Amino acid sequence: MIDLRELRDDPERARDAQRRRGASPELVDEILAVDERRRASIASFERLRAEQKALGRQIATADAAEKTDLLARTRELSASVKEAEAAQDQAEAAYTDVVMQLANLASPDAPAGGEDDYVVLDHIGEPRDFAAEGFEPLDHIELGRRLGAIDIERGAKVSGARFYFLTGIGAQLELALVMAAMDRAASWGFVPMVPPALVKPRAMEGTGFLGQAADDVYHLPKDDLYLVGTSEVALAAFHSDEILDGASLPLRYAAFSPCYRREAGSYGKDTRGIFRVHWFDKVEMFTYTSLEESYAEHERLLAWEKEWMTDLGLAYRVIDVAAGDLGLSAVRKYDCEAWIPTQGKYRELTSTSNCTQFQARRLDIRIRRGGAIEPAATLNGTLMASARTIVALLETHQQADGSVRVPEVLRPYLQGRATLEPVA
RNA sequence: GGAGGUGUCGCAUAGUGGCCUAGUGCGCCCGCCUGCUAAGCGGGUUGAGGGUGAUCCCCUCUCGCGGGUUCAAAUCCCGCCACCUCCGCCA
Repeated sequence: MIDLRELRDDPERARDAQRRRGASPELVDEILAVDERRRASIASFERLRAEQKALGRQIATADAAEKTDLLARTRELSASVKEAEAAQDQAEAAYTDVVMQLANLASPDAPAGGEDDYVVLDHIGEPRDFAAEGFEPLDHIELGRRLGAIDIERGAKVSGARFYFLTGIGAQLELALVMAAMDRAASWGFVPMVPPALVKPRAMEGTGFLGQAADDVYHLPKDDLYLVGTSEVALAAFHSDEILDGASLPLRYAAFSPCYRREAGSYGKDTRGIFRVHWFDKVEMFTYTSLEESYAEHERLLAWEKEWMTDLGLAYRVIDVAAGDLGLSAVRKYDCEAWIPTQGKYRELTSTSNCTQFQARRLDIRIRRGGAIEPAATLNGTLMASARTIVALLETHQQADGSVRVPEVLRPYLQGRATLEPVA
């Protein structure tokens, strides 16, 4: 949800943001019209209600003769109050319906256009030149098999396509990654969290995942619960309906949780291996702060992601995601894309979004600073998405003999191991 | 899954249809008194939203949440939620 007052003051800005996303600018005018009706109906209901209350007070203390008269008047009034209330409810519902469709206003700095219109901001590290080293790199599927780390066939047998087992050293590698990432985040001041992976509709709706993205979400109809695609959902809803003390900001949380994605509409893509899966585990960073601070915080989240990727020894680039590819909540999004040797491409490993006050308005999360109360700003950023990180690590650090070198930062979490060795 | 109970201002409690615009105590804030502290005395104290209003005022909402009955609901009725106790199941 965006700021209505701003929308009224400067509708052209919102229309422009819609255009940059390739979305409909007319939605803005529709919202303004519906809001006008909503405000009028609220005003008329409140006026009638005040009148009714005043009459009620008179009746309480009136003597019998006056009472009959007053009762007759208030009976009529009561009917109008009911009518006005119904009208108000309807106007509110119509307003909510239309305003929830509007995406957050894309930043003017975000590139206009769709998925392919990103701008590359940075390259860090050089993709390894396997030809120069004199061997052909294996893909993560083959490496995972040789190391006894990933079992895709049995994943499919047990759970279907896009599922996998991490086995042996693969399971240990994931746990090492999780622990290393959580420790790292804690050292930056994030509060470690293990949140629920099933959430109520409100949390899903509030974070903007029930819009166009709804097809990608698992729903349990019997309980009306959703499986989260990211712990961002639970972390954002954590402080829903709360007013946060401005002095406590920023509040930073780092959560470890499983993530579930239906991957509807991506049937042809990445069908091999564990790059695109229905379930993976993730360490996610999440910040509550003020709107003004959010822009600097976004850069900090990106810097932390880069530090982590660099320490894993990955070659990667940073892209500024185009407006049309931002999702409903974000005004700006940076992705870190790691070089995947056997794909010969940079692929998304982490993503950080500034959602400004969009999610906070929907979830009613406010901050109190001095006397003033205003919506909080929320931001999220991936620190470590397990399946993809494992893909990038195995492929990047493989050696000619089929072993895989372990980055220094992970060794303390893997009993000091410097390499992962093929099993028999 | 079954049975029962509880939910009122920061905390504790009163309140069984209108004088509830929610009382009282504790706590907290301000002031008086005061070597200091405590006590005592006086005053204040739910929160939120809105207003072509700006430090003052007005309106609405707020007794777990949502409906209903009624001219009128903290109070009566229905549904839901959370918590507690017990039974069943269970890592």
